[in-house]
Amino acid sequence: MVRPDRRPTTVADVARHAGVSPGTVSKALNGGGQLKTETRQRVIRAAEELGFSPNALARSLISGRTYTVGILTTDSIGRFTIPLITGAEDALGAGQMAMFLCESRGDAIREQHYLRMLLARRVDGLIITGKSSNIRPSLGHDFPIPVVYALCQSESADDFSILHDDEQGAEMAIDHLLETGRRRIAHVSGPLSHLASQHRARGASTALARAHESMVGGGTMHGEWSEAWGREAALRLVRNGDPFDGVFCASDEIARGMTDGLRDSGVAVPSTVGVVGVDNWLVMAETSRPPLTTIDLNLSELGRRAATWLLTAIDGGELTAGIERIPATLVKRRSTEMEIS
Amino acid sequence: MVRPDRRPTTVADVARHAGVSPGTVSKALNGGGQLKTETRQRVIRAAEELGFSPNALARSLISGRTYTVGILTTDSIGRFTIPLITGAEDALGAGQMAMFLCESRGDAIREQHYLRMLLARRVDGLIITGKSSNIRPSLGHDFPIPVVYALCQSESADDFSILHDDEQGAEMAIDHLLETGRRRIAHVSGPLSHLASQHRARGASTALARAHESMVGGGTMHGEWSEAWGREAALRLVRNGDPFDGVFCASDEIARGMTDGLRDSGVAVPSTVGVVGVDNWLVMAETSRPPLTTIDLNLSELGRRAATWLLTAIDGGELTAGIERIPATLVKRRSTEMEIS
DNA sequence: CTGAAAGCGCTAACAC
DNA sequence: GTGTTAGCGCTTTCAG
Repeated sequence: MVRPDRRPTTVADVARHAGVSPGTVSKALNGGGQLKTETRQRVIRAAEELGFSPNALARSLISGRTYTVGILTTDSIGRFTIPLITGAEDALGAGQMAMFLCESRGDAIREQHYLRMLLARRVDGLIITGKSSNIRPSLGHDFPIPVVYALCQSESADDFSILHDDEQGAEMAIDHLLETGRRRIAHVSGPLSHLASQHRARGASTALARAHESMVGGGTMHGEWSEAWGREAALRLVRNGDPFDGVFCASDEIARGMTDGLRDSGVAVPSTVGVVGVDNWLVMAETSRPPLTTIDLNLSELGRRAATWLLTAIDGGELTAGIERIPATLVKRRSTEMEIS
Repeated sequence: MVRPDRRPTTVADVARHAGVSPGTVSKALNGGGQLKTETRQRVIRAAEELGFSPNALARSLISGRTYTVGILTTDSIGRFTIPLITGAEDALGAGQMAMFLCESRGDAIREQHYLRMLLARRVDGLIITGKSSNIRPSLGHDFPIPVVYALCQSESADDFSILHDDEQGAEMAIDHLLETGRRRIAHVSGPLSHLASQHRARGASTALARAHESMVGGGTMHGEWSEAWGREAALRLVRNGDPFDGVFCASDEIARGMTDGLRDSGVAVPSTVGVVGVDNWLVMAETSRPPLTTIDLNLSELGRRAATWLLTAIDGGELTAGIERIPATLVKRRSTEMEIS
């Protein structure tokens, strides 16, 4: 692939080709100033003929704005960050903004490196994202550009974090199980150390208490975020002998394991036991037998909102310090369907 | 969050603070020119004290290089694009390059929009990626910057495409089944219309022919890339009555469905039938019962190579037109384990 | 060894 | 209406 390095056309080239001055080209192409329509047209045509594409760097140097934001992911890009990024891109693309993607993979050195790089490139703002399992250190209140923490909360209450709503989602899950007639409900979750587990357990308890019920087994069953744990939990519940007719699993993986485990033990879902998951992760939720009713954390909406807030901050708006939570929604599938009586 | 918009420090600020001229600052900080060590130190200290971060835009305007590449995904960011992006970032990060991420989502208009934007921002090069199921249109031989097509092949033989190796991977899968003593092997795949299906079928046939065997069922069984199809295929194979002892599934989803389906029919995996998948998608492969032996397409290596090639091209190297294929590797797990005889 | 000046590509203020 | 000029922040000659 031979590439003769003809450098890109500049305003000067266009000016010459149209027989005007560079200043006029700028005005014509940006709709500024008072130009004869004929001139404007001529310049525009010249620009098209030469395939002119204005150098964004030069523009930014003047305007002080790059129309670019950085997205820095604390850990790797994964199942949770993707919808977030996609949602953010949605909102940013509408504002003609570009997106630098940086993956620090949990490495503080790399994170510092990326932050320096992004600042050197004069991004207009920053979205920090990553694992939601823990609170992350703040970049500091005096960081030179607006920062939105999305999905992973900043330790500083002065920052603006935008998060999913585990607690409300969990309440929703339990309420749905109750509405479909279940009374004896268990909660199978991930590691106790994860914030998400704690919040989901709290939400579940709240909703159960409101209905004057308590958790089967006396409390949340903690384990891994895995199908294997879901299967094991199913076994334990069955073996334990305590009657139960509903299980709220804190992830779709656990829920899928749960339905498999229950089926293996001869327990019918949804007729005998209703199962709800979390994530609305399609490969799990739709493929599970039966397909899973699940809590969708609306992460792409979260990304969209994060970007939208960042844009307002960039435009001089103020970010109210604290936490905004995006409500979760319930997606109904077969695993909680009520019997047709 | 109040943000007094003090503009970033410039070389002029540093110069003043160090009592030298801007030119000297530049030399001191970039190791250029002949400077008294004392002066250099003084400038460096001044820069640190002021938290100076050189404006990359201004630099790029001069050098004509932005140390930035664009990654344009044809469809959405998904399971396949992530390792690719991560791999590319690996290679790019080492070269201090940043990455614009653009998701055109199969929309030609959006793609054009992004291309214009990336060119306006003067990226040094471009990686085009997306669904591997089809060949995509070329950006043209006269595109102003180097382009590498990764994962999705360009229709033009003049372009440089870097792809995974479906055919070699499939051969590897069949060879492994043969090595573990299977002779009557079936191949269950995705839609016939997908390039990947075609290539995998071809590789499977080649390897079988080499061993003087032919496919059980007389040919590839085409369906969806889904667990449901894997289960159904299992049923069909069992019902059909033709004896078989190995199944090469063209994806881990299909393979997982297959193991579930076989188990449901009372067929033991791996003792009676060996199963191989493709993708090494951990949530499928490791969670399957038994865990799946699978073909890893090494997509992060693909991303790394794509970026590496792009970097050489940016540095003036030539990209040999055509296709480079990254070899697949076999990951052994329980689903093909040989009996301990 | 260091400073002054020009210029990267563009826009905005001010002339004409 | 349009041209000229200065300057965004930096590097790079070229003087001194």
